[in-house]
Amino acid sequence: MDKFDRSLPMMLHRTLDSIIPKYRTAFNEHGISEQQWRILRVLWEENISTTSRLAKKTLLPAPSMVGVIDRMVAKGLLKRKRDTKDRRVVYVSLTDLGEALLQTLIPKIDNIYEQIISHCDSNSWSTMIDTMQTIIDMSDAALKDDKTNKTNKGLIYE
Amino acid sequence: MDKFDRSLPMMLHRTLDSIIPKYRTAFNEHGISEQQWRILRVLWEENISTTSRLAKKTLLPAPSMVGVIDRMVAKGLLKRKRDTKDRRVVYVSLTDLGEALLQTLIPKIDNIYEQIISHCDSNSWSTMIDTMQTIIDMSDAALKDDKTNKTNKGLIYE
DNA sequence: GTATTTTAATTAATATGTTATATATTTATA
DNA sequence: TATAAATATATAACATATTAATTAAAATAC
Repeated sequence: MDKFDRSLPMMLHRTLDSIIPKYRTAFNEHGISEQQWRILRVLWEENISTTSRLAKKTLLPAPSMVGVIDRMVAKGLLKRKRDTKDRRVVYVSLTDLGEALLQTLIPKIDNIYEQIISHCDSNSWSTMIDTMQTIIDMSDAALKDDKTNKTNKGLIYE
Repeated sequence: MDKFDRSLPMMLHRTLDSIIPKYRTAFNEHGISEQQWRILRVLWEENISTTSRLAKKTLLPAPSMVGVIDRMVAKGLLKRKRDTKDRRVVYVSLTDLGEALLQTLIPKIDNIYEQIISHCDSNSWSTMIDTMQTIIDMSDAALKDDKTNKTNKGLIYE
């Protein structure tokens, strides 16, 4: 296997490609997408949320969010409600149907996850997750650095 | 951070989201997408390839491949040629322009990669990559199992 | 208090992903 | 050899991603 195949971006994509189909089977049985599941999953813990907060928690881009929520509202899984004080904000929450679907899916998703994690050494798994977190933190720091100290880039690269 | 945030799928997405923008900046400067870069990158090592082989190596879905290659051909980066013996096969290779763009991008991409890897402990990095490979291998094996032994599913789950 | 800037949600245009299907060609089988 | 099965590519319909821009409302600066 060459350098490109073992590169971090390709390994991340390949790992996702290997596990997502397991989940997708369960999602498709209930007529939802991975993106729609993420919204249900966040609303399990948030109970009620806003469009922008859902975008952050699900890692879905805000412009995609609009259509995804539209389709879930059309299917009767979600409801939207605009804030009366701050008229910019839109709240999103589960309908009874959405709640029922969520409860049906949770054990199935948990099973799939247990199946995946059971094939890995516990310490290796932790190291993998922690190393990913290190990369994320490092990127966040670099981004914040770029924003606060704009002379930085100019001084170093130009 | 809750269970969902630390789950493997979300950590994989989050890690990708944290590193892809670094690459994307370089890609955008040269008017290409991440997908288009992957094709250039594979053709660096393959020299000439086919549509289906490119789909496998780049991890891009075959139906997406058609459009991506179309646009790269339109920009003069790639050329297509149908096999004379097996008329189903279409070969794809770099034009001079594509080759030039590839050579321009390689050092930039290498720099970004070095910058990412330099912030991680070498052993942790290896463990992360190896653990991902374990997950991939496990999924591949399960998939092969499903295909060869079709009674499997029926016996266990029904 | 009015102008400016920021924020939340959305729209628009184009590219890509997902799933099913179609087309052409080749290989395998009866 | 005629038929069926498999293969490589492409098309179609819809969902989502990406980037830029828009709209409305709220917060801030002057």
